[in-house]
Amino acid sequence: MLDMDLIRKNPEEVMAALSRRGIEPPIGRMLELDSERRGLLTEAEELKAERNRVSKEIGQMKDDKARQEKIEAMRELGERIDGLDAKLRDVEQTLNDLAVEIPNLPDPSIPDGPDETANVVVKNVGEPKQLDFEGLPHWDLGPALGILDFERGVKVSGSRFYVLEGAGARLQRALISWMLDLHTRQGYREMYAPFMVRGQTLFAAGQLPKFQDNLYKDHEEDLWMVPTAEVPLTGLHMDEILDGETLPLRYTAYSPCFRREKMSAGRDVRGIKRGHQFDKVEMYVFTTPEEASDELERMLGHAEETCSQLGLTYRVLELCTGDLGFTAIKTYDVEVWAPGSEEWLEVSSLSNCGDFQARRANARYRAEKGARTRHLHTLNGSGLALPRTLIAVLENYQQADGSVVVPEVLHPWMGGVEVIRPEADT
RNA sequence: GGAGGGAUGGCCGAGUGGACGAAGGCGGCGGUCUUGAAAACCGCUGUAGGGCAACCUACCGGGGGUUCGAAUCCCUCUCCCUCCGCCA
Repeated sequence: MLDMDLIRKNPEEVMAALSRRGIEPPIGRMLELDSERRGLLTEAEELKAERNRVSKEIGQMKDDKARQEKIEAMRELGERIDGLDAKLRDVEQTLNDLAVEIPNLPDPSIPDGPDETANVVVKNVGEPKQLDFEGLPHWDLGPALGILDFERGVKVSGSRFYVLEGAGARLQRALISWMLDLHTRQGYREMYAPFMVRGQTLFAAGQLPKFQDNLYKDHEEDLWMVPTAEVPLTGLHMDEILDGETLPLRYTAYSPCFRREKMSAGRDVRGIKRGHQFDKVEMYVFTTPEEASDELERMLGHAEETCSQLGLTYRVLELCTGDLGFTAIKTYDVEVWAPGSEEWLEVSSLSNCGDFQARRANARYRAEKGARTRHLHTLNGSGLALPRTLIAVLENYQQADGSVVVPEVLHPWMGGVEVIRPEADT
């Protein structure tokens, strides 16, 4: 949610910033509504002040006749107030409906562009691996190793579902544990948060109302499956005023993620790159406006470290205005190279959301005693998405004999399995 | 799922129609006293919106209603607690 005060004071600036996203928000209409709102508010409040004043008098009046007259007058006044309040609610609702649909303002520093083709590669680490044998894509490699079963996934749950088994399931679990431990060492607090949340929490994270179509929901209760751990983590400090001393708050959490993927029907249907359910380890930070920008760079470093410790070739992209997410002011994507399917896989997306989510969450802080409250700034980043990391590990570490070597950092969780072979049934 | 009891400021807790934005206590901040600290005493100590100054308005779990006037009465929802049932 944008700051209405900012829109009021710098409408042209806001329009210009949003036009970089290729959208033309109804700022003019919002200014009208805002002005109308304030007019109604002032009027209603003046009448309420009078009613409060006279009502006090009524309570102390002895003369019954004069008293009845006042009561009658106040009854009429009350009706006028009711009318104004109703109009006010209506205007506020209309204004709010427009406001919640407007995305965050892109950071001035990020590149302009219509879509993902205009994203800028800002860093390359390592060379895309050339296998000196005929490498397999993971959708062939996994089933051949007996660790990935598409048919049974589909039988059980339908398209875009799969089953990991044996060393495959264990490898994913190893990755999760290792990542959580790594982020803990990097200064994040490990959290285990609900995988189902209320609508209010999704609103705070910027998922509702706009992205309702991508979410799974219980059919009779206000409970939704999370599309990312970012959602419950954003909700942690809803309606709180944090002490500035405690900042930054850095959290890491594992969660499954549930997405309908209606928008990408028919895309990436092969393999485990895009499913309705996938696992992810998330990093999340609540901090001050002053620190947010640096914090994004730090978080990027932490995601990069995850890739490099796994020995993966990766590159960092800075998203252009046209590819920027709804809540973000600036986003980096981290992509790893998968030599079997021969493509770059987005394993992490790291965003600075400014105060956009914090406004929706009513999450504030006070820098010091007596200071005014300010909205927190929030950042989120994957560290990393599991299926794609799994793809990269399998495809990068595959050997000519069809086996897969387990990256050394994962050994502590693999129960002695250092090479995954077709016959190895762990 | 059944029965009952609750939700008040950072915390505890009083308050059943007007004098209540809310007693009292704790905590916190400032001051007096003290070499310093403690104790004692005095004062201050919620959030938001509008004017941006005095001031006004709203908020006692959320929403709606009754009333000239609601923390207080009514309806409804949510959450918490106790007992019973069921259950990984």
